Amino acid sequence: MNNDTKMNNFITEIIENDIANNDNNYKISTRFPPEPNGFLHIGHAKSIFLNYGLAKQYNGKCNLRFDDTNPVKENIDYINSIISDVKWLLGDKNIGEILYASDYFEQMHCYALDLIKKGYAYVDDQTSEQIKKNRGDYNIIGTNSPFRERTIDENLKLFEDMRKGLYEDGEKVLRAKISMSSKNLNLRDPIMYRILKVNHHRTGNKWPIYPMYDWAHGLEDSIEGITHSICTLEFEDHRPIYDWFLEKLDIYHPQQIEFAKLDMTYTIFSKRNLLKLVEKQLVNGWDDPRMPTISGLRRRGYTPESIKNFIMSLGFAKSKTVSDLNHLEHFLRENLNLIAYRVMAVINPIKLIIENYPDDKVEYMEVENNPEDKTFGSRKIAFSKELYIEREDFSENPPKKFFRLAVGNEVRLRNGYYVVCNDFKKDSLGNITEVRCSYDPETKGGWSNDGRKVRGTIHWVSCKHSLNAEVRIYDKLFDKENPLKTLKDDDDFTFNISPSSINTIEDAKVESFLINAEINQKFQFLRKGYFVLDSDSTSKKLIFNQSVALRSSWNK
RNA sequence: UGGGGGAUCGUUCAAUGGUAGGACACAUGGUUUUGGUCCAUGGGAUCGGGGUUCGACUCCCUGUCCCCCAGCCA
Repeated sequence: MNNDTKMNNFITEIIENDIANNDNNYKISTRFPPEPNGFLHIGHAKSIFLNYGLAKQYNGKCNLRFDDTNPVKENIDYINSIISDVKWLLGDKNIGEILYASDYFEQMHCYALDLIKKGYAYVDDQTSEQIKKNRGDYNIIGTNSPFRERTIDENLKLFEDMRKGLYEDGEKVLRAKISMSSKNLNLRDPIMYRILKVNHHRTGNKWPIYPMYDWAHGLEDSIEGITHSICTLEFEDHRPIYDWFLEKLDIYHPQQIEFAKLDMTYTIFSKRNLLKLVEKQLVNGWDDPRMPTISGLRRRGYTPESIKNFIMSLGFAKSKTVSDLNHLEHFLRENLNLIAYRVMAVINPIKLIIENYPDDKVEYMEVENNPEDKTFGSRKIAFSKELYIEREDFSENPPKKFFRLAVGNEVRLRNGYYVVCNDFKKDSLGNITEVRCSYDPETKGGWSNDGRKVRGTIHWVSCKHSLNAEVRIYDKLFDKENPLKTLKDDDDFTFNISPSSINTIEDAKVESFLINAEINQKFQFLRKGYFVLDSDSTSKKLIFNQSVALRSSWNK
C-alpha cells in the first residue's frame, strides 16, 4: 500500500492523550468486529482502515474479531468472504489475529454467574410481548418484572437450567438488573441471554443460550485487552450499558468511542437490504459489480489503494455525512491512471475504409503501453485498409467544435495515419454503415512534421486483426441519490433500481493484444474508460467490465 | 412532549481565542498523438439572534434544524 499519511482527528487526539498519560509500555489495541451475517461493503472499509490504521500509526495491534453471537443469521460462508475481503484490502499479512466471540462463550457465562451472585442479574419468565410492554417508552417509565426480585440462589439455579437446555426458545431470559425507570431505554434491564436452540457454525450444539450484543461486546473487548473500542454513532446510547457491565464485573475496562459511518449517494448499505437484492436476484450475487460490497468493487475493477485513498480523504468525525459517488470514482481513476495499460477497443463499431490504402497491406505500429510510465514499454498493433472506429466518432452533421470525423475533416488515427473523410454509406433505415477516407502516407505513426494542425485523435482497431469481446457498461445501481428516502414500506426501494445500471454490449472489437489478458487485469480503453477482465471470461470469450468512464469535457 | 448526538464552501475534512485552509465537484486558460493525465487561475462556507473579548468557527446565553433510540438483531 502507498505511503501512509498520518491521521489527525478526534480519535487520534484521544489516543495521544492516553499515550501521554500512561507509562512507556502502553500500547493501543483496536479491533474490527464484523458480524458474519453478510458480505462486507465499503462502509466496513471505513472501519477497517480506521482501526487497522490507528493500530499501525501508534504501533499497536488490531484484531479481526467475528461477533458471532447470533447463529440464526450467521454462517461460515460469510466468515470466509469477510476474511478474504479484509486480506484483499490490507494485504494477507496485515490482518492481525483472527478471533471469534464464540470462543469466549464459557468465559462470558462465568461473568454472568458472577453478576447474578452480585445481585445484578435475574432470570425473567415474561414473554417477549410482556417485556416489550413493561419496558415503557420515551414518555412512560417501565414497570418492574414480577420476577425481578428472585433470590440469587433461584436465579443461579434457573440460569443453569437455561444453560442445560431445560427450557424452550423464548421461555426465559437472563436480564441485567439496572433500572426500569432509566431515561435511556437501553438501561431498562437489558437482556443478556436468550434461549436459541439452534446450531452455531463454530460451537455446534454446545450452547442453547446465546449472549446479546450489549452484554457480549464489552466482554469481548475486555478479554482481548482492547484499549479503544471504536464503533458507530448509533451505539452512543449503548455506551452506558457497556460501561455498567464492566464496572459491575470489575474487570479491565476499554473505552468505547463512536464515529460516523460512511454513507454514499446512489446506493444502499444495510446488509438486510443488500441481502434482499441478492435473494430476489435483482443483482447477480454479492459480488455483482454494481454492489457496494468489497467483492463487488473488486470485480468492478477497484483496487485496495483506491478504496483506501478514498476513505482516508474523507477523514473520521462525528457528524453524519453522505459522500458523493464521484469522490470515490476520482480515487479509482487516479490509481488506475498509473497502473492500467492503454489499449484500443471499439465498443460500438462502424467500419472505416481507407480507399487509397493497398488492399492486402498490413503495417505494425509501435504503441506505448502507458504514457504515464515509460517502464510499461510498448507493443505492436496491426493497421490495415479496413478498420473499426467508434460510431460516435463520426458525425453526418457535426456540431460546433466536433473534432472527430465528418466529411472533409482530417483526424489522426492514433498511432496510425492522418485520414480525411471522403464519404459514408447508410442502410435503408438511415444508419451509417461505413465511413470512407483517404490516408496521408507521410503521416505514419500519426504524426507529420509539416506543422499541420489536427485537433481530433480517434482510436481504431483493424477489422482483420481484432477480437470480439463482450463489454459490460455499468451505471449507478439506483437513479435516486437516496434510494430509501420517502419510501412507504420496506420493500419499495427495489423499484428504484436503475434500468440502465447495466448495459451489455456483445460485439465490441478489441485489439488482439488482449488475447493474453488475465482475469482482474486492468486496462484503459483509450478515450473511453477503465476496464477490467471479468471472471466470467473464458479462453473463447473475453468479457470486460467498465470500472469507471474517463472524465470528459466533451458534452454533446 | 423523553434520552443521546450533530450543524463550516455544492460534498467532505481542517482551523482547539489570532489571516477560515485542503481534497472532490464546478468554471476559465495552458500543455497534450486520449475532448484523459498534468499545470495554472477563479467562484464558493462558519445555522439564526444576543453576549464576553483588542480579537470568536472556537467560550457563554438563547433559538432553529437534522440524525439515532421503545429487537429475545448487531
